Amino acid sequence: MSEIRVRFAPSPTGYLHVGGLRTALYNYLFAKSKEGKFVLRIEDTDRNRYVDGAVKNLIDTLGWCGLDYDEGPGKEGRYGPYVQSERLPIYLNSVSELVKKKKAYYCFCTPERLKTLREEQQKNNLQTMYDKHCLSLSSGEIEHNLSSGIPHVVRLNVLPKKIIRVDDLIRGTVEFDSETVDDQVLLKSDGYPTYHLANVIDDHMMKISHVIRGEEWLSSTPKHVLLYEAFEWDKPSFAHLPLLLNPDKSKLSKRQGDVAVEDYRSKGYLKEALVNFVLLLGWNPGDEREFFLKDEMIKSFSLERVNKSGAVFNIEKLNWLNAEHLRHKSDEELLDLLKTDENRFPDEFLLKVIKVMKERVGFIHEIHEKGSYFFGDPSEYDPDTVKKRWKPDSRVNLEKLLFAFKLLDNPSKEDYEDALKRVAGETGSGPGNFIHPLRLALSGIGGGPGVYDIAAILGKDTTLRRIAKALEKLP
RNA sequence: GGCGCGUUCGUCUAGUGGCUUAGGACGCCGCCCUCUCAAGGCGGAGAUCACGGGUUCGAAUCCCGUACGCGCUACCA
Repeated sequence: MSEIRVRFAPSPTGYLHVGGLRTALYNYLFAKSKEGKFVLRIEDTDRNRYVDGAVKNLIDTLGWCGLDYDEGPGKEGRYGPYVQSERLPIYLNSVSELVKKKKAYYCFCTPERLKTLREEQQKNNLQTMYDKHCLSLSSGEIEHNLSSGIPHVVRLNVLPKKIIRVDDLIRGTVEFDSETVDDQVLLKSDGYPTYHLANVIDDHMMKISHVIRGEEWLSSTPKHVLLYEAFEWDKPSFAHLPLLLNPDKSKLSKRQGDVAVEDYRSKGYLKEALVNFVLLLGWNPGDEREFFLKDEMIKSFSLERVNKSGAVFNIEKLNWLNAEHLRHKSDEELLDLLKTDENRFPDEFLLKVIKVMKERVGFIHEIHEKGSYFFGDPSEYDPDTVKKRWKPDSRVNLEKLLFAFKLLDNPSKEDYEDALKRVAGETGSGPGNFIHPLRLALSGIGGGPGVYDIAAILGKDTTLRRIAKALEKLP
C-alpha cells in the first residue's frame, strides 16, 4: 500500500478558525496514526482576500496547537513549493493541456453578460449556470480574441447526462447529475487558478492520498472528480467532515462568539484543552474516554468514527476540559505558564501557591484573581463573609491566635494547626470559631485552600501582620 | 428555486434489528466528604430516538415520503 499523505490547505485570510483547527487536527491524527505525512499548503489564489502576515500567523498558531507539519512553507519537501501563488506556471501548463484535450475552453464573456444571464435565470426560476456560450466559438475567433488581449477565463466543459459518483469515507457514495454541475471557471482572468483547479492539481502532484476537508466542499467535489478524470489521474479518497455550529445551529461565525484559535489562546485556554475539545466535536473513541493527550489521540483516532452531523461549539464543556487539563499538569509546568504573566515572586513560593490553587481554578490566570491574597494583603473584607463569619467572639479569638502564633518558631502548616486547636481547646469553643475569622483576616474572603496552608505559605510575618490589620479594621 | 448533506436528553455523543425501562459526558439540582471554596464520591431531573407510513414476530437501528436545519449554487476559498 502506498504512503498515506494528507494536507491541511487553508487560505490565509487572517487567522486560524476553530473549524480549521479541527480539520487540521483530524488530518494530522489520520496521518500520524497511519505513519503518513501531514502537509501544509497555503491556498492564496484569491488576491483580493490576501491578508498580510496571515501565513505567518497561521503557521504560528498551528505550531502553538502542537500540529507540526512534515512538509509545507519553511519546511520544503519533494513536492514544493507549498504556496499556490508560487505555483502559477504549473497551473497554466495544466490548463493548456486541458484545453488541448477539449476538456476545458476559453470564455470571453464579460462580467456584465454573466450577471444578466444569472438574473434572467433567477427570474425564470431556473438553475443559475453558465450557458456554454463561448464553447461554440471557432478556433479563428478564439485566436483573434486571444491576440487582441480580450480578458478571458478558462472553463471546465461539463458534459451533460452523466452521473458523477463521489465515494466519501464518511458519507458513503454520493451521486450528482452532471446537468446540475456548472462549467466552473478554472483559470481566472488575472491568470490565477480557482480553488477547484489548484486543489486538484496540487493534491495530485503532492501525492495526497486522502482529502479530508469540511462539508462545505462536498457539493463541489463532482467538479473535482471531473477534473481528475479529464487529467486521467487517480482520485484520492475523500472524507467530508461535519460543520461546527453556533448555538443556534447556523454555521459557526464570528457574530456569535469567538472563532479564532488565538481568541481562545489569549483568553487563557490551554492548547491541550482546546485541541481535546475540538477532537470531540464530531468524533468519539467508541468507549467512554473524553480526556485525551496527543499520543492517545493518535492511537485512538480513526475516520470511521467521525460523525455525519454538525456539532455545536459548546463553551461549557471546553471550560471543563480546560480545568481537567490544568489539574493534570504538574506544578512545574503550571509554573512556567504562570510566570509568563509577569509574576515576580520566587519560584519556590509560586509552586506552593499552585499546589493549593490548581484544583480550585479553571484557568491559570485565575490563580491571580482567586488567590490575589497570596500576592498582597487583602484591601478589603468580603461583606458577605464578614456578615456570616465575623461573630461577637471573633475579635477575642483572633487576639488569642495572634498571641499564640507569635510564640511559634518558623511554623509549618502543622504548627499552625496545633496552635489553633490548642487555643480553641483552652477556650472551650470549636475550632471553627477560630478558623473562619483567621481565614477572613488572611484572605479577605470566605473560600480557598485550607487556612493552615494559607498561613504556612504566607509565612509568620505576613500572617501576624494580617491578623493585626484585621483586628484594626473589623468591628 | 436547483442540487447535496444531516436530524438520539439544553449541548457533545453511545447505539449498525432483539442485551435498551435508550448508555456516558458537560451543564443543572441534591447528598456525602469538609474549617471554607473547590476537587472527588454518590444520587436525581432531563430524549414519545424530527414526523408519517411501510418491511419484520420485533426498528432509534432497514425502506419510502414529509418537515425542519445546514451547505453549495462567484473570475471566494
